Amino acid sequence: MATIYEVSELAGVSLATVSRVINNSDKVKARTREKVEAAMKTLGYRPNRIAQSLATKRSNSVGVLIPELYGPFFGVILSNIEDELRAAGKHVIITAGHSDETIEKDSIEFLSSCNCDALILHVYAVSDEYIEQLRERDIPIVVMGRHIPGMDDNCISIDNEYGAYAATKTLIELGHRQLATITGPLWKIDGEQRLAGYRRALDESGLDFNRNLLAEGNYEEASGRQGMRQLLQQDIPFTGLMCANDEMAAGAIAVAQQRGMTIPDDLSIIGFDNVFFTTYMNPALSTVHYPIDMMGRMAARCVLRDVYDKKGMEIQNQFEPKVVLRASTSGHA
Amino acid sequence: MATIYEVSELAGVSLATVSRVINNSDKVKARTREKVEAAMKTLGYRPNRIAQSLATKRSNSVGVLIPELYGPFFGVILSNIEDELRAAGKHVIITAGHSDETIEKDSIEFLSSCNCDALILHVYAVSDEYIEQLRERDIPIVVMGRHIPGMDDNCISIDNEYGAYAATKTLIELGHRQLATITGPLWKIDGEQRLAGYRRALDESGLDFNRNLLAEGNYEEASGRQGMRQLLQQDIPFTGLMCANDEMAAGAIAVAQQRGMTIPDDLSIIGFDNVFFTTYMNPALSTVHYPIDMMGRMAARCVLRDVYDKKGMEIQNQFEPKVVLRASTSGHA
DNA sequence: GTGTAGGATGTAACCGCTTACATTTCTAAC
DNA sequence: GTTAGAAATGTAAGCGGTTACATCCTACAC
Repeated sequence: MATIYEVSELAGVSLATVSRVINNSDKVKARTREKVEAAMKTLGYRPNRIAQSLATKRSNSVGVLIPELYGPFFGVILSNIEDELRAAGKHVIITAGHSDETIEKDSIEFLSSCNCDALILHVYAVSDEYIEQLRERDIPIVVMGRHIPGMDDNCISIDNEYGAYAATKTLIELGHRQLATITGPLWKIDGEQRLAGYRRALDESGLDFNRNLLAEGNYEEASGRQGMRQLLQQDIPFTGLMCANDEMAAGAIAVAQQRGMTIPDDLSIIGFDNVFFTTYMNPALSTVHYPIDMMGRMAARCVLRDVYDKKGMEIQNQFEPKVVLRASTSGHA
Repeated sequence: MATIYEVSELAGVSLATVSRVINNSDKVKARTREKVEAAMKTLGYRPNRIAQSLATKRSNSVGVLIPELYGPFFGVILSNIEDELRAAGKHVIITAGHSDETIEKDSIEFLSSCNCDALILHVYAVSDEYIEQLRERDIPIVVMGRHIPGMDDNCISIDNEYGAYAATKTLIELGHRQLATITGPLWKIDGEQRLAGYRRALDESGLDFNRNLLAEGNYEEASGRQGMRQLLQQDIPFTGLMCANDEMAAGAIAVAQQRGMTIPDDLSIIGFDNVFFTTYMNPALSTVHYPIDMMGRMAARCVLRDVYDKKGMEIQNQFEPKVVLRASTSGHA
């Protein structure tokens, strides 16, 4: 790769001048600029971002840390963040945290050692305090999927508790009185919150919460299958099932159908997240819409606003989930 | 962030010595090393990767360019590449090419201006020649999903033609004589190849290829719906449908079911890729297994082998797709 | 005690760019 | 034709590391 030095020689100007046309900053006489541009062209010159970054302490790239790179949920976040940022000429560096404290911390260190101008974090294992410390350190942070008190403007979050509440309430309003749930991992904040919403709806309707009609899953389909088997084994009848995400709902439905149950006639099931494949299912899955695409965009806009001084962007920090009724739920006498 | 300079001062040694302990290269006396490590610790020092990269012309990160960041297919690639690379202490920089020539080229330039040690490319719009030029330039490249003559060791590809051939053949062997297809975008190499396989199977069995029983899609679910409607409109009966990917198959099934058809009794449908949600579908989708996870791993291993001198890794460049029969296909008298 | 080889450490140049400041060139008013 | 002031360009010092080479120790053989 040609360097700025070679360009300056070929064009017969100084390094500084070349740098000026690269950044089209300051004034450069039109004729000079042409000479330089010609030289850049014939040399196939491209500025070295690493060197630029070292000199400016800016990298024009933002680090994104999400739990996993695959799956219907995080891919959408990623994609929307990238879209929004690329439109502004910024780039993303992506790493996976695997919901593991060590890996999450490592990833954060990695990203910040890459001179990222900002970090967008969707983390589970790391504590609020750790994140706050990070902020004090120096580097702008946006947190997704979690609300940290005092960082209101830099959190993009959703009311998980309410979503689960609304989903459960919906089942109850459909006439279901015997409800079960397959939760997310209860050590994860959203897993816990979704369970809390479920319980609140039960309470509110004077329904008992039965610990035996709860199965803890891990958000993966297999754990939905597993959870469903466990629930069925209890021999306690239930006609409504609230799953803490759509994958687990898919797993639960598969097991139910295997055992000859008809959804929703024998059992109404509602998921959470409203990921793309819910409409491919048969019956199509009722679920709770999680506007993950918009939330990704908003995270990106936060950094655009805070770090790159873009003005006048609409930013929404708090989102409200919404029940989407499809074919996996029905009324119960 | 503390710099190497501050560490050296605190430890009372020179920059070079600190650098040596960072890279634990050369000999450093145990006592000196301890002093330096202590200093690093109290300063919370972390080497600046940008500076390292500039000095060494190595970044320990590899650039990955894929068409999209979302979806069941590319997420899996990404995830596996990252896994394999992270285990070796390397990192990935990810960008999306959106199957657009300009964006793909831009992304490549971006990645190479990031001092990436190697590039893993899953591109559609850019020509073989362009990729070859890139290689000559300097930067090691691994190409996914496409075979470029002369780059055999650096391509990870699959026999799309054969996969489609086998899928179609399967339908024929099940007794279907009237077949339709929803193809991928025919300007994309895999779209074209999958169609070719479909046609070969037809030919081989003495079946006519009817242009009216072909709908061109774009790999998205909506285009599967659209394609299905189009096929149905022709008023030409068909009992077997081969879709060039699973999303489109999902769309086709949805439309078929909407119109009161029963799958597979009225119509056998086979997809392609075997992405995760195919088993969530009802009926579960028959499809062609595309070992995308392994292919991602292999791409990563190629760079580990070529760039980071890792020895003794098993690498497979060519993959064979395999038909997976599930419930969306059945025999026909 | 001296010489010497090899190990440990230090010095300084360099990676490719930016930028504060110095210098030169141009413009225009007198 | 001067000259002040602005505009254009050049100079050189970083940014935070690495590394070739120089220097300084230390231990050991004699």
